[in-house]
Amino acid sequence: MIERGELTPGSKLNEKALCESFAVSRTPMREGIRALAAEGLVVLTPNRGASVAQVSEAQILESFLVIGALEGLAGELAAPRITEAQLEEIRTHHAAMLERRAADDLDGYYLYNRRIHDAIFDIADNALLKDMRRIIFTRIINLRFIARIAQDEWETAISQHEEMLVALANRDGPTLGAILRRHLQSKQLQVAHWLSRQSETEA
Amino acid sequence: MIERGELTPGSKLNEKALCESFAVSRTPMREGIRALAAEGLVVLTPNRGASVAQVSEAQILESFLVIGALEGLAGELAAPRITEAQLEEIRTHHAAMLERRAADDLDGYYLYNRRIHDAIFDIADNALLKDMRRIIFTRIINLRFIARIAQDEWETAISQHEEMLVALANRDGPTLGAILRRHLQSKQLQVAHWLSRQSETEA
DNA sequence: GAGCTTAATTTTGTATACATCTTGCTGTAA
DNA sequence: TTACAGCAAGATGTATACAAAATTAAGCTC
Repeated sequence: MIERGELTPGSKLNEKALCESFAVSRTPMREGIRALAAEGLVVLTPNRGASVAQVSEAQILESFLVIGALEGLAGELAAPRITEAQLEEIRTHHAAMLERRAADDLDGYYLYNRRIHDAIFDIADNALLKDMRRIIFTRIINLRFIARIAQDEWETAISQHEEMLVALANRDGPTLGAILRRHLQSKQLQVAHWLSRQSETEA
Repeated sequence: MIERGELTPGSKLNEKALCESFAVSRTPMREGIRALAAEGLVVLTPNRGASVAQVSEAQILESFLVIGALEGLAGELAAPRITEAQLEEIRTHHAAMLERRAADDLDGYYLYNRRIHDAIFDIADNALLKDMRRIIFTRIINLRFIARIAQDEWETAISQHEEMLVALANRDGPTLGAILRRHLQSKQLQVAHWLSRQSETEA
């Protein structure tokens, strides 16, 4: 519900209401809420229950830096390990992504973009690394709306993806790591621009 | 209790027994256990309760890589931001660490070592980054026993720390990041050696 | 005596009841 | 009309009771 935006950031979670809508009693509901709190999706205040976590602008920008470090490591680990078949799969995703881009299909573009990055993490074969990435993505899940990026930023993203393919084909871990860190850094800048435009519009 | 080793990895958590020792009822105890599960300290099996998470050798080595990436980022962020006072504080910790080393005070050595790294994360000023590090440290907390490192490995660690001080003084983020990644990589190797020695002894 | 089946006990999962705390409303007084 | 106090309603925190699943033990058969 939080991911779908049915519960907006900052809003309080009423246990009884949630229990009714899920048809469970308060005990398992509370356990679930505590689990979400541990993941950082909701915050608990003593004697005042749970509310959906607020993600500040600063936190969003912070998370891009951390994801960048994680993606960089994933790239370093993946490059020397990738098989021809896996490389071919990523190339297929990349082609599909470009196609979706040409068709102005933003959701499709992001789907394949996501698959490429997922594949790199899978190949890196480090469960903890994947887990850390998942936790961060869960926390800033409300950020899906950041999807709207400007025209010139597309070009940057795509050219970086092509550099990634070259580094992967060369099994060049350090270079791929560096590209991914740069890739995420430029994504961070895009989001920063987007956020500042947002706050201007609001003001 | 898990951190203190009172509950060994793999052992099951008996709710009733824990409730009695903590003098609370099962409801809050279960919520607490769920919170630990979300942090990865215990694992839950449906209808079979919770047991202390087993940390495999592979997981330990994985975590060093991830911590390396995080420390590297912390260094990159901290170097351009550090003040003279903070730099002086780290130098003091470094001196104290060397002193503890000379006195063969292992616990003291690790205390100041930890403080140096903590300081870098504090200066980096990225809450998520600190949080991710904390989560990983919690998961492999049982690893404190890895403290016993060999003589020649001390020298490597200390010389790397001195390189770190130079990079910090130069406000050179990329270099500090690289040193920290290398630092954690050599720590990983140390632990890998230690673990293989352990399994030899057991066999 | 060993292995399988079944019953009993323990243990986990869920629901409900009670206690405590917060909060919002109402009434009174200035 | 506004501010404060007291009360009531609701929500959270905790304890206990009940149901379902798993483990253990006993009994039976081979």
